[in-house]
Amino acid sequence: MALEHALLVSLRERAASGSELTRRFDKSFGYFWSATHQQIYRTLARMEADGWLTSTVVPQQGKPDTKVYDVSPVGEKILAAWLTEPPATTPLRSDLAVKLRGASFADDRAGVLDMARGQRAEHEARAAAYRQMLARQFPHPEDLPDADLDRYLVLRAGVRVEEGWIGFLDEYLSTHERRAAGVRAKEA
Amino acid sequence: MALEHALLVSLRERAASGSELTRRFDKSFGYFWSATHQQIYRTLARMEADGWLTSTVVPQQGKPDTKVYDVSPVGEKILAAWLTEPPATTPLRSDLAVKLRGASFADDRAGVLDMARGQRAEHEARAAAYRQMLARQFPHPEDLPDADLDRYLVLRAGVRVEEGWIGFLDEYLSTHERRAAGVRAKEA
DNA sequence: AGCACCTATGCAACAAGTTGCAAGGGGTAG
DNA sequence: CTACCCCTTGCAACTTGTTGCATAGGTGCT
Repeated sequence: MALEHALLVSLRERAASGSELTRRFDKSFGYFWSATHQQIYRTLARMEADGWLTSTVVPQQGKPDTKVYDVSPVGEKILAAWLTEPPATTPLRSDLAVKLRGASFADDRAGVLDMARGQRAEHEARAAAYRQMLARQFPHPEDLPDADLDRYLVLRAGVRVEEGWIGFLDEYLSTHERRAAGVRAKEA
Repeated sequence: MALEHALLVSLRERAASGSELTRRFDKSFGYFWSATHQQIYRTLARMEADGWLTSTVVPQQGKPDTKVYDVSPVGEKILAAWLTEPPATTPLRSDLAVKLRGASFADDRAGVLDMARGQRAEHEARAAAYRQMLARQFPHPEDLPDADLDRYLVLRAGVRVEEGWIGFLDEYLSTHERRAAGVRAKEA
């Protein structure tokens, strides 16, 4: 629903080509709005047709020509208005939450716990990646210009979300591990 | 991608009609996997065609007949296997995160902060709803059967996710409010 | 010169999710 | 008896997101 606006934000930060935007959405921007190159190209075309963006073909050294997009005055207005509108409630869909809720229907509870450990490791890795980005991109966060402060704070949100998952998985795993230990003790 | 499996989990918990499943996905189950009635009906039809589910038409008092679905042995196997498979990485898409990252492009920073306060209130309300559900459905969580323990723990994940958002929004708002106060002090 | 690979862009088909609408049964009020 | 509302199910079209594939330019190697 908001890919257009995510593209507007990214392009306002810095004009870019479809290819460059695809890379951005695979990395930093992609941590809170992901999109495939095909979706990005199709949406850019529609936004240009609607007058939200302008584009310029730029020859490159040793590479094909590239199409650099920028936000038009119309697009600036549309983005400014969108930024203060309350967002629609984003429906949540989590495979992991569904799996853990249904874990008692697995053949093997241990297999589910192993899967949960693997997921915990992935969330840990993601949190570590965010922290590394924070340290690298914002070594001195006390005195940032407004736009950088926003990027900094939103990146910290990423860390919080990962920490939330890690805390949950820790609780889930330790509760089940304690249960399993209690069952084994009772069987002694 | 996993609506089929979410339906399998919900139906293994208790057989239900499409209408009843729609209500479940609007409420408790919907907190981590949401779906519209149309998607649910279409997916149920496909799952029955594929042999994952069985259904029985049940007359009702004062209401039209209803179609009660249950999981077939084939469906049970498919679910059991899915539960231990590592989930695909769920792409994240957050309107709110995009808005806050792009806040410096708004006409009015105060408008964005107001929107953020509204979002904070919504997350607070959602966390409170989860807590109330926890208190009501699991007054004594120390000695739950396995399946109920899973439902209890996953519900607590919901609380953690909301608390993560609240913590982030608190930081975002207080940081910008301090900045605004600092600017006003400097103008004095 | 030709081939393989990389880069940048984009078409087409399909899947997932949503919206709008509709059909038919049951019950109630006028 | 009729009209309206509720309930349950489901069709169709559209939007969003994904996958697979393709085109064309540029470079390097054989």
